[in-house]
Amino acid sequence: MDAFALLSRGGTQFDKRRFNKEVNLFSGHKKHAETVASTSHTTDEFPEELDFFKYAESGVLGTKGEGAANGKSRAADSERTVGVERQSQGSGWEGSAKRGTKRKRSLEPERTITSARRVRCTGESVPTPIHSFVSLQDRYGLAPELRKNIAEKGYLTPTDVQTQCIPVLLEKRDLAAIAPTGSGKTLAYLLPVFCLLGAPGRSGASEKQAGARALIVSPTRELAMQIHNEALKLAKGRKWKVVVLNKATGNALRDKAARKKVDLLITTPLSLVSALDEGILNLDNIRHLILDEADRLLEEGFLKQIEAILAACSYPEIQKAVFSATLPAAVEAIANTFLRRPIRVIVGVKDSATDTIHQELLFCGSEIGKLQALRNLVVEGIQPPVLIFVQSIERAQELFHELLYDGLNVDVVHSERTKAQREDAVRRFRKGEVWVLIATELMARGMDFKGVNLVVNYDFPQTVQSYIHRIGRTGRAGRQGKAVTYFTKEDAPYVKSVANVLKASGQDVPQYMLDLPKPSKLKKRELKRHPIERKDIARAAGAGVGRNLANKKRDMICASKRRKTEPAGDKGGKGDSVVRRQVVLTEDE
DNA sequence: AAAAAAC
Repeated sequence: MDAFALLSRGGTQFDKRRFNKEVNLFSGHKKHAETVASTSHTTDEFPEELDFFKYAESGVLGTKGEGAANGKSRAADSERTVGVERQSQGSGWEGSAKRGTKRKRSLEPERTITSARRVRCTGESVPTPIHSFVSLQDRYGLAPELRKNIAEKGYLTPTDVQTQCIPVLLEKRDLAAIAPTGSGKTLAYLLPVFCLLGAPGRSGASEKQAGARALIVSPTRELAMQIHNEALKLAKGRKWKVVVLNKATGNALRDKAARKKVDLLITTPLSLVSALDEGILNLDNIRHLILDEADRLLEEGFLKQIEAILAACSYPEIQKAVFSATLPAAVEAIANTFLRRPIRVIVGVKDSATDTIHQELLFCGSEIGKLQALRNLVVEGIQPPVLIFVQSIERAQELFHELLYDGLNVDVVHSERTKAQREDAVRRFRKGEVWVLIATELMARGMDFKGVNLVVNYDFPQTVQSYIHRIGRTGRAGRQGKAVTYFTKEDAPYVKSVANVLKASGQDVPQYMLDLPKPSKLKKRELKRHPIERKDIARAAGAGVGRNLANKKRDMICASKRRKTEPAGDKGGKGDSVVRRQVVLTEDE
């Protein structure tokens, strides 16, 4: 991890002066906050409202009932704790307890442990890791421009995932890489891909050598664009043509000469499949295929398209690699159907959160409690930028309007907003013009907002994987970050698995959360997390609690700093001194 | 296990 600390991430370094003081919108009025949310403050005591016994099936959960009672009195029974950890292993999640008991992997041919045992590597003839970017020049003939561009980005030493993945890819091996959020996976595949691309495609080149030779697939447009940006920086000074496939570029590619010039193609699954269907391009010459956020891409909904893409990649010696911070066993099995003699690289503990993130689970009782909790957070002073995740598009919209009403500098991103709106929101969030960004799962993966101080899971994530990716928007590249996850009674059955993630990453977790029973499958189905009603957020606001506060806040908001109550949803910003001040210290994208 | 995302 020390290497991380030394790492400076290019022009996008987090500058503390950017938000040098807490945005204490309502300082001096904390008493209001205290009166409205008594339920939200205590996290380590068993909330009376959280009567999970009703979820428990009598026979099966008898012993856990006891454990829960202990949790109530906060008596941490060590035997019980061990039992809880053992149970968690069945879910494909490797808890810290498992580290001590990893032995029965005799099927795996080799195991090399590198980088102070953080990197575990399995597979046939694993290439030796690299320990500096300089060594790539001798070993693999890395082009001087690439080397220079890496240095210019401020990358001094390869990160853990890079030390192992770069040589593996450079030796044209297939790869399954699992490494924490913000650990440098993008460069781990971009650098070798560029290195292997060889000379930039020229129109004069032979049929075999021209056209897209590498393909990167990403689950969202935003991530594809981000990868594109990184690729451009890395390829600076060379004439490689890097293209994000979309309607406009797709049309341009109808021209055969234009098609021949493309070297690296970055795309979301659907746009590629539709381009294939239209016969705009073929993938016959793709020699390197990278699936970023692979577990997401191999989920139902994407899988069919990925299969079509794999089928269209007909180059016999094609190299394939999958990358993610999480790769459940079942999904890895799917990946292994198309990877050939893959090398598997795991950094850290599989499916665990980045350890630079301070995590907290906050019981909020109800929908109303969640809104109160969020308002308290604002009242107590938040350090932007803050990213808030909700479960659905509707809820994103609703929370957006609630916070607009509160006068917060807020924007929202989800798939039903236009491409332009999405891009604008992301860009302004990166610049610091938007302090609070509300988002659906769309923003959960891959997005690299380096300065994000706080992630709020306003709605409880649906899977442990989702949790890990969402909170992974903060605490990147060795920086500190904070994540708060709200939960209500309805979320109780799902809390335990997330609590285990906290525990595995060394966070303090109230014992009662670990003792919460997992509901039986039957009960789970019954509970089925009734889709949170659309109007809940609005109702919570209308219920009186919070609304008064909201009014007060609105009146008080930075009265001295803020001239307009112009919300971030509009073009906004002009003449706003607060905004101006932040723009000066923007990130470089 | 399930909503969101993907021209």
